[in-house]
Amino acid sequence: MNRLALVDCNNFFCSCERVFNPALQGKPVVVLSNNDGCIISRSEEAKALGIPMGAPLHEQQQVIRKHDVQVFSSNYTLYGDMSARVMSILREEVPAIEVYSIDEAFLALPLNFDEPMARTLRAKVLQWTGIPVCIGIASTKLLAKLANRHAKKNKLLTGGVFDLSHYWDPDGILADTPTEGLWGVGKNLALRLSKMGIRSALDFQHADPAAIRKSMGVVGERMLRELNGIACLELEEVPPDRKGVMASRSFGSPVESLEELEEALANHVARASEKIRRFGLLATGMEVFLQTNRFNRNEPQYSRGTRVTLDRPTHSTADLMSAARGLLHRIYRAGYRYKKTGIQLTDLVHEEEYQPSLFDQINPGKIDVDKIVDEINRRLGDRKNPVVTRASQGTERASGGSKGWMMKAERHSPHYTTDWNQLPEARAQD
DNA sequence: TCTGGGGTCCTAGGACCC
DNA sequence: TCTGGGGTCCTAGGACCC
Repeated sequence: MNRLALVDCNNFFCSCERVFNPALQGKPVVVLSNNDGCIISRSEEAKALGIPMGAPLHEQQQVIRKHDVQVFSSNYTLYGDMSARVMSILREEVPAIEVYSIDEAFLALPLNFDEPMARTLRAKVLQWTGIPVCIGIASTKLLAKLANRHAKKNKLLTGGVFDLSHYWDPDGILADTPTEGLWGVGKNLALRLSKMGIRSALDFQHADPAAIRKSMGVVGERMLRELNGIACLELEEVPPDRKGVMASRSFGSPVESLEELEEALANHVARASEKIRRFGLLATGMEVFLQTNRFNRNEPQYSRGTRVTLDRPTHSTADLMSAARGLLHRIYRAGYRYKKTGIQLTDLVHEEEYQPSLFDQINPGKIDVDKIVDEINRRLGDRKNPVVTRASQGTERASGGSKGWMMKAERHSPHYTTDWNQLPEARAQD
């Protein structure tokens, strides 16, 4: 039987901070998101204080002061470096590894790899890097995730290692796992499943494939098979090519003028284009978007993004900047207080694989901004009906390291619009 | 009261993940 | 007053064409 392991670092960002500051051992520690807005990593001590994943920092100030919680801004350079060290140790122990995220990896296991060997591996990672990990072993990725969850939830009992494929009562474990604890099932799908009477992983495992197919599509059917030990998700040793690169930021305080938005956007373009150059990629398309503060229900809400195809692939900051500015001008509406803006570079191609056209060979250099503006006008200016009419369902959005810590509040706002022809004044009246 | 059908492209949205 | 950023995949529906 094929066997896989999922190795997952515990409270990764907090653990990294501890490696470089041993005085933090035993103390509650949290690490913050990009703008120091939310708590995205918590040590066991911080969890025990009841600090939830993804909580806004300002909501936790009392607990933090009272219990002297150590608070850190995130340091992705440090975490990336620690991650590479952990991954290189894992890579030496098994024939194949898929680095799934900064703190997780799937391992293809040799036939003789047993639980004691997993414990040795765990100890080795801890000793060499200072990072504690949990290891789950099973026959498919989905089950390995589940085994890992069990190892982590019952750390005292399991010692952080759990082999589901050799456990005497796998059904018992599945019965104890709510559907929402499954990889790929969030709040919304869990609700849908519970309406079908499916509440545990065991229920799901025995569900009718046709019914699952109908309510969850191919994704659900794939999960069903994985739960039954039929591998549908391959180990991806080589990460697939990126589809797009995004750069976006929230403003500390809302921004109203086009000039200020332009300034922020220039920053994003610089970051995004630098990133694709580092990967040796060229962008063939781009999307610019802006949003008002989705948490503020009392103000008119406006959110719009639009996309353009460039007349030839490029990674030049200057070229991308002029196109981005064109798009921003197109979607900008005066009278709103903007909270976030960003850019996405899309349809990426490898630099060395790109064959410049004869025209480009004769006329190397800048892309034709006039042509881009033409393109924007063709897409947007001449559209007969740019008004978005489809009703939104107003569902909650699950996002972030822990499920459902952010709400898609803008959909609930009476002032929400994606219609870029409607003025805020007109909106405020209804 | 009737008022084609099928295909493609595109945008927006919805769901999930870390 | 403060409430992240970066991804993936799938699907619905309108525009447009033949």
